[in-house]
Amino acid sequence: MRREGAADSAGTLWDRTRQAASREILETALRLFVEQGYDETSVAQIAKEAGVSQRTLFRYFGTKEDLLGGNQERFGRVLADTVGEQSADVDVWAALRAGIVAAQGLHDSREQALDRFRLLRDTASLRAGWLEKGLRFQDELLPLVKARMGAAGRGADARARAVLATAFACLDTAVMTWVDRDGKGEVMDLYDECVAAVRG
Amino acid sequence: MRREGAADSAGTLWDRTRQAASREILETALRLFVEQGYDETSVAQIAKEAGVSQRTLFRYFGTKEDLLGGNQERFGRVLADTVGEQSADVDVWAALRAGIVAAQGLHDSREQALDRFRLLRDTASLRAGWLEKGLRFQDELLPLVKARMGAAGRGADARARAVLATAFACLDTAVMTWVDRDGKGEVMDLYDECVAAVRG
DNA sequence: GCCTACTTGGCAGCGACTGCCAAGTAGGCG
DNA sequence: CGCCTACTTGGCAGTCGCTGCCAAGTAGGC
Repeated sequence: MRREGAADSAGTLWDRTRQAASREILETALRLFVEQGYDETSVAQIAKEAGVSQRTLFRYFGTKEDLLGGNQERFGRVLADTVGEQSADVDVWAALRAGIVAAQGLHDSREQALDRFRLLRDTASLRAGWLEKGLRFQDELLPLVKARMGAAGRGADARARAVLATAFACLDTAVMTWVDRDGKGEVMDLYDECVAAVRG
Repeated sequence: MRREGAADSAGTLWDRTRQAASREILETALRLFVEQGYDETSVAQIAKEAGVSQRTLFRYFGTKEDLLGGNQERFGRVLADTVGEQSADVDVWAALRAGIVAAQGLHDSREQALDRFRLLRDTASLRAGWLEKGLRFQDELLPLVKARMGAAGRGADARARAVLATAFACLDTAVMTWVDRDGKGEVMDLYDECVAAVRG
């Protein structure tokens, strides 16, 4: 098996197997969720149809929610990195917008994104988890936003948090409206409209 | 037992017993949550210490989350009613603010509110549920807000939703900041500061 | 060819939650 | 007063998400 010199997919066989299994599970899960709904699909069924044991499935993805996961951590990382890279004279809102645009580019395809967000809209428990994940992103972004807002003083933290929470609220509203319109139009146009409605 | 003419507590014995049991459970739950944390407290323990069977507890409160519940439905009702009662020349933000003030008045005591919100802040799963509940309130308020914002047209829905989501985001931020400061100061002052930071 | 390290699957168990069934108790009736 | 009905309660078994543990299999480096 050589020291791995070729420009093959990835390092070891294990890695490749893992990756393949991971994709298989993810695809099976999304398909079943779309077909029968999130709550109506048990993890046992996904495991069986994906050809792995339930135990192994839970080793790959810690929770059922994660099975929907379009790599949320990458989303958070790209978002934070992009916001951080904006030059100092860009105002907070523009910086956050840039980050969202960058993160938005991570979706595999419009169709898949639509499927996922539709599920998100229609399943209360998923919606809750999604919002909670958003909170963690906000925590990561907080220092960046605070710095960019300059003004210090007693309420600086609250003000920065409020701006962040509002941006996320607008993003959520935009995405949900986009789903309501069956993916017609652009999410960022809706986002801009939402922000304008709030700050206008 | 007469036809119940006296200005006693409530109608039948059953009702009174139910109410007493309900309070007992709620108090026990809050106490245990504060003492050992939400995730570390099992429903079985609450049931045992409250002197009811687990089955009965679940008949009173459908989920473990509800055990923290400072009557969320009343919160939603008061909020919606108050917003609806505002005269037509009051703008959206002021109307929402008035609703929040009214709903805020429902807390039994500052101390209990602080306990509950502290739990909310420190427990991810609770936080998620709380946010999700907020979404349902937003759905109830949507028609009221849309009407008050006048402007019709294609994006009216999204804009109204955005305003609502922002107001809730500011409320959440204000409350969490209030908890961070151990209950010093007024939540509504923080709320105003948050809104100003966003709309300024 | 062998030893090591990693991966896998099965099993038992926990906690939240539900349906079902049997027993107890309040309430209205004669 | 006693009785019948309606509501409430508790227990039991079972589902589902999730975890720890242990035994077996397989890739990787020597």
